[in-house]
Amino acid sequence: MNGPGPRRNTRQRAVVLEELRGVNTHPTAVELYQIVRRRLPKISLGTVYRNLELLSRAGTIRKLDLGSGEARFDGDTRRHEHVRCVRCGRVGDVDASPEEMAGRGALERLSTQAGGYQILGYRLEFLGVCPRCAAAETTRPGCPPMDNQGKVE
Amino acid sequence: MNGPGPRRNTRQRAVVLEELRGVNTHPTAVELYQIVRRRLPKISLGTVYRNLELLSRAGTIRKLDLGSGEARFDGDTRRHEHVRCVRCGRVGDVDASPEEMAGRGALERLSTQAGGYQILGYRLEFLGVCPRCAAAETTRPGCPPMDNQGKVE
DNA sequence: ATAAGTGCAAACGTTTTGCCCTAGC
DNA sequence: GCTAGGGCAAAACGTTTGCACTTAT
Repeated sequence: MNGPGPRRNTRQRAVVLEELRGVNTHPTAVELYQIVRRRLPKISLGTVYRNLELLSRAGTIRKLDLGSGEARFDGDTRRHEHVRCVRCGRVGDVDASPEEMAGRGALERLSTQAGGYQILGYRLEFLGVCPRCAAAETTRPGCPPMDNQGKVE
Repeated sequence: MNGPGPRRNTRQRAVVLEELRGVNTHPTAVELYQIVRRRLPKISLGTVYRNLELLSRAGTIRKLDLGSGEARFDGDTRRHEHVRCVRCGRVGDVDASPEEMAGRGALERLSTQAGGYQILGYRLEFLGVCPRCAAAETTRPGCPPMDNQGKVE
């Protein structure tokens, strides 16, 4: 998450961000590249990747790289969860906090607010620092701590 | 997930499964390949991939492919969650049910039982079928429903 | 005897990288 | 003018696949 961020404002980065914010489809890098190319025909895919990386490290956008091959990107950094279609890979938004999803019957309740998605299950993974890396870390301090209410990346 | 499963018993598949069950490190396909090769020097990486796919489709093992590049595999199919080290990618086990992780302070409580991992956050994604695919689905029925207590893959 | 499964290598899709050039500061 | 960032193409990465051969059934 929050890294150093870009040092110059380029047209390419501005357009990448604008277009990502302009869609609600959580596009992949390639999909966004095709959209952006309509305005900047000479932009390269590499530049799209570089800027998506830069923007998500700066916390301006969110990278959704939960399995299933390619990463998808979200211009909305407010806290919300996602549903991924197991057939086509399309990603939608869900307004469920982990608090809400606790307990039996939560999955059923969720379906009503998942934009028509039929919910089958979920994937959960915690993120942390293993003991070995933590030990190595104490040697050279100054790594950025958590600042986004429990959600990483 | 539970798919058809393999039709013949091969030495390669038996060794892949034995070795996966013999470690507690949630290896990647390549890591497991290197382990298995000690017993079957002629086995190919492709075969390891094919068998891991086959075994996880049969429900015999678990595939942990939540983002971060390569998939990792778990020979223990009992329900438990995982912690991924954000520095080195190593994966550990957590005994938390989603019920336990609900509510504030859960992350802090978790750290004590995550095998020494310092917990920073989590990643959550729901899986489902989008309206469009559901519509296409009604045409040709017979897709396997959920059967593993809310967890998919 | 049949065909599921193997070994090998080539191909795949996504992402990263090196290089030289462009343009923001 | 300095150098972060872009364009392009090549490489890297994890994974899948085509094909001829092997082997469990």
